[in-house]
Amino acid sequence: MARTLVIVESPAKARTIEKYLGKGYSVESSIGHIRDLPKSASDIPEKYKGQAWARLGLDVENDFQPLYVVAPDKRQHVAKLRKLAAEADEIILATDDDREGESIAWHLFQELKPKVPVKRMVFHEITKEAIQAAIAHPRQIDTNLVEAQEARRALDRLYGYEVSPVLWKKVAPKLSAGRVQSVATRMLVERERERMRFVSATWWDLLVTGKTGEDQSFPARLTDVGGQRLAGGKDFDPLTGRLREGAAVRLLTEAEAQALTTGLTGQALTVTSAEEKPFTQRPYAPFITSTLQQEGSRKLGFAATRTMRAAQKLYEGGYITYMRTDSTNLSVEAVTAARTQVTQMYGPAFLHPQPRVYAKKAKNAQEAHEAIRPAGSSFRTPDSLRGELGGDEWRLYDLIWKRTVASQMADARGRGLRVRLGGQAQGGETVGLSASGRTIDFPGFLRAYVEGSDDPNAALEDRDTPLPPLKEGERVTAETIRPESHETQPPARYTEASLVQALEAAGIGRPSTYASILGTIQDRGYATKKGQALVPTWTAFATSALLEHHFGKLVDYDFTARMEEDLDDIAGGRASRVPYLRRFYLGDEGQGMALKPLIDRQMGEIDARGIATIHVPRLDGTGIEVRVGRYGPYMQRGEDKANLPEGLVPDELTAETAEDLMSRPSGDRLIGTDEASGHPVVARAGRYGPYVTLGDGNPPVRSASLFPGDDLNTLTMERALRLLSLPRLVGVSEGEEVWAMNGKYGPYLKRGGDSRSLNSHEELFTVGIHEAEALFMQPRFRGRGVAAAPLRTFEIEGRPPILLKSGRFGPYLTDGERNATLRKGEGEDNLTAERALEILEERGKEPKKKAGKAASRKATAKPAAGKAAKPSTRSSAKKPAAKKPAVKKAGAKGTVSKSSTVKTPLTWAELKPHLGVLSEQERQLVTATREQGRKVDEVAPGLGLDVKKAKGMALQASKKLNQAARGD
DNA sequence: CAGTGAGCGAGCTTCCGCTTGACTT
Repeated sequence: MARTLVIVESPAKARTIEKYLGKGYSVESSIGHIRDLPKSASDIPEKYKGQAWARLGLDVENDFQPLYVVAPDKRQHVAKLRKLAAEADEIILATDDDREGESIAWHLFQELKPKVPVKRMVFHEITKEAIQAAIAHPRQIDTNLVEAQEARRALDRLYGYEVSPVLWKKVAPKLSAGRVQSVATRMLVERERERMRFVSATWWDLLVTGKTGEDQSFPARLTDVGGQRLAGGKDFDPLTGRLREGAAVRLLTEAEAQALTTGLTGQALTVTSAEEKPFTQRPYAPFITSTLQQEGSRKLGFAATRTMRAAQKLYEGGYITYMRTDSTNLSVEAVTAARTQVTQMYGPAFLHPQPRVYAKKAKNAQEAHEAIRPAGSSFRTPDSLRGELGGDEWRLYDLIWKRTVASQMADARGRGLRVRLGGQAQGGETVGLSASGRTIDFPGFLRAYVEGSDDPNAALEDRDTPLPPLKEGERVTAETIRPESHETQPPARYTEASLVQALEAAGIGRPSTYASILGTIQDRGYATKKGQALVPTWTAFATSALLEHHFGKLVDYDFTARMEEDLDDIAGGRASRVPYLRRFYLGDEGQGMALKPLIDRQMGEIDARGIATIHVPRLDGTGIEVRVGRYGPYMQRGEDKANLPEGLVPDELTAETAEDLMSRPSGDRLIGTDEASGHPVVARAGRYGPYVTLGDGNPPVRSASLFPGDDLNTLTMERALRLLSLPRLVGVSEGEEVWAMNGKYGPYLKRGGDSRSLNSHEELFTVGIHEAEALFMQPRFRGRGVAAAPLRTFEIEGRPPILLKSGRFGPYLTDGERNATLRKGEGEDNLTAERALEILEERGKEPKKKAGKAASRKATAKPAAGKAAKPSTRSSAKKPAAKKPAVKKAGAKGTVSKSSTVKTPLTWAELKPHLGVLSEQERQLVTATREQGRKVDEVAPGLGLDVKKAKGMALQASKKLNQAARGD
């Protein structure tokens, strides 16, 4: 019997379709994309590793040829598909009918290399009829559509992997930029900027309770005084808090409001007009991914991921249709099912006369699926599933069911009543009031579904605000009056739901990515959640500013929209991928984005310090600047600095809070006053961790790091003074003083130029001179606490043992010859000797000992740029004594040469007088880095130097300078 | 943003879209 292999994207879909197809067909899934550009170095095949473009996964010099790899976690599955393909007589690629789906089909074809006929089929709803119709009308893979997808993929890779490194250099490491996330971040930042500029205003009005002759009460609001309209919220300029220019309105003060309250109470009012207007309201379209997330958030309080997790479960269980869609379309069977259910549950009066069609396309919609609705040709009611579904899932199903059913229900009908009243206060001032009401005569679809509310019936009552049947000319009494003050509100922050809505409206992002976009911008530290609101961080401000100023086109709100137009041209065969990418990446005679040349240019031009400085309008005139530093955001005014506390959101930073923070910098905690010296003792969080100081000047009289286990917030005075008593003179040995000190690398003893580590911090206080002498008798680096002690040792016959050590960059393996850093997941605990050997063989590298290269790397990797010259001089000075790793066999410990004649690095003050030995360029480089604390990368272009060359020069220069200063 | 010793391995970070499990909290 002939065997046909059908491949769809999702396993749940495969199960359903298999049922419809019957014998002769087996249905499998690709589980999404099966191949992609390599994500990082570990995914790049060995043979391409040396290529300059391998990092991008696109050969940018050769028509942007993509390098596709099957991700490690997909290999097994692809192998399985390959095997099934080999056994089949025919293959049908039935992935989604959109750009990505077409691409998946093409990748399957490429990767499975089938030797049997291959067809492509598409369908938009999973019903027996639709599937059978689709299978009867197969087509071929649309290579233009595949090209469009490849162009999209390449553009996103180039944008992300070329622009992110600019941020690493200019803002902070590990940040990211991308077509979607950068615009999303910018939206948050721009909204927050509006809030930061916002000036609030106050206005008053009166809430009047009117009473008719029949003793019916109703609320009315004061709208006019003396023939002039009262000012309301929209009459104020959000930038100044003042009334908009030319607004012919009356601003009521509190005193006036009080006076009117007294003057109006008990007065008679006349109805001057009463207008009744009928209205109708249509139901909302069935759910698509974005609206489901919005309503999940508004009605159920679910974050986007929670909604999607529940939806996924419902889909897998066969309760709903596919949950990642941008189409509001319902299949015929769905419309029929919904209409049947409306009649059954609400009666025929509630059914819309004709089936409703929701055809309005979202921007850039691909419409490969149906709307999200209950599955099947007759919907199961929420009540019938109560015992079957878990909490989140049931509530979401209920929502989906209501929305779907409501979409086929009748319009809601009602009347709106608007009444105007006039009168006179006792003081003689004429006043105008207005009252409005709303009566729902026929709820229609509102019976099932009210947007934003969890309970349609309760919400219906809320919406019904009837007024007594007031007639023109009727007299009523102003029974009670309450003056009310109002404040204008800044524009609200985005929530997850409203950001998704905004992105979707701009055509940015896809149903499958909305939830993850929110995750990305939070993971990268661009936004935090405060309740429901998404608040951009200071880093987001710096990043957005950089992108806006230097890569403006990339963060245009319609960048994606334009891209989509271009991709449509490619998909339609009117344009091609290669020229498109060339214009974007390389530029074409001044045409196009020309990203690469732009980055090369901007790298030299972007002023990292300027970008890190964030304009806060409310601090204008205070002289205080906000800046994002390597260690978080801080404020600066001249020499004074203060950290910005973590919870402080940007729009809450007023001049007042800023001054307050500046007056007690860095969240310092005053512990008390040292009676002996009279100086204050302050606990601080510093660049190198928590510490205490004696005196609050700069520099303080003395300072000391806290020990591990000490807590900044609970440190007592007694403990602080004890810490500050360090360093401690232990005694005298061999004619030299022995000091117990707490250093960068932990506690140690110092005797002249010699030192030994101590095992614990507390020993700093307890170690005696005899113990100290014993320690100095021993060679260095003995005993525990020494970095060189391996965490584990793997003995393997016939070769040197492999050691697992803990290094600055995490755990790594070494056998003395080669080293290999462990990756995430290669746990230290479950590592076997065999696996250790494998890793070492696979990626072990001989440690680089070529001084020049190693030194220059080190120099640039140092966080403090101003000190960049120090390590380089150190390592070059050490060069003669450098040990060849091969000599250092395991077990040969303790033979460390004592001739390590490392000189203490000279200070800048000591070096400065010798600047004369340098050339002009060298001098400029060295002063810029050491005196102004700038980075070589920044300075180089200004001096007309290539960055690499400048780094080399800086090294040589500081070497020369040290030599000169030491007089050798 | 403080300040002290010498000594241990380089390598990676990052995009958007398509899809589930396999993990842990």
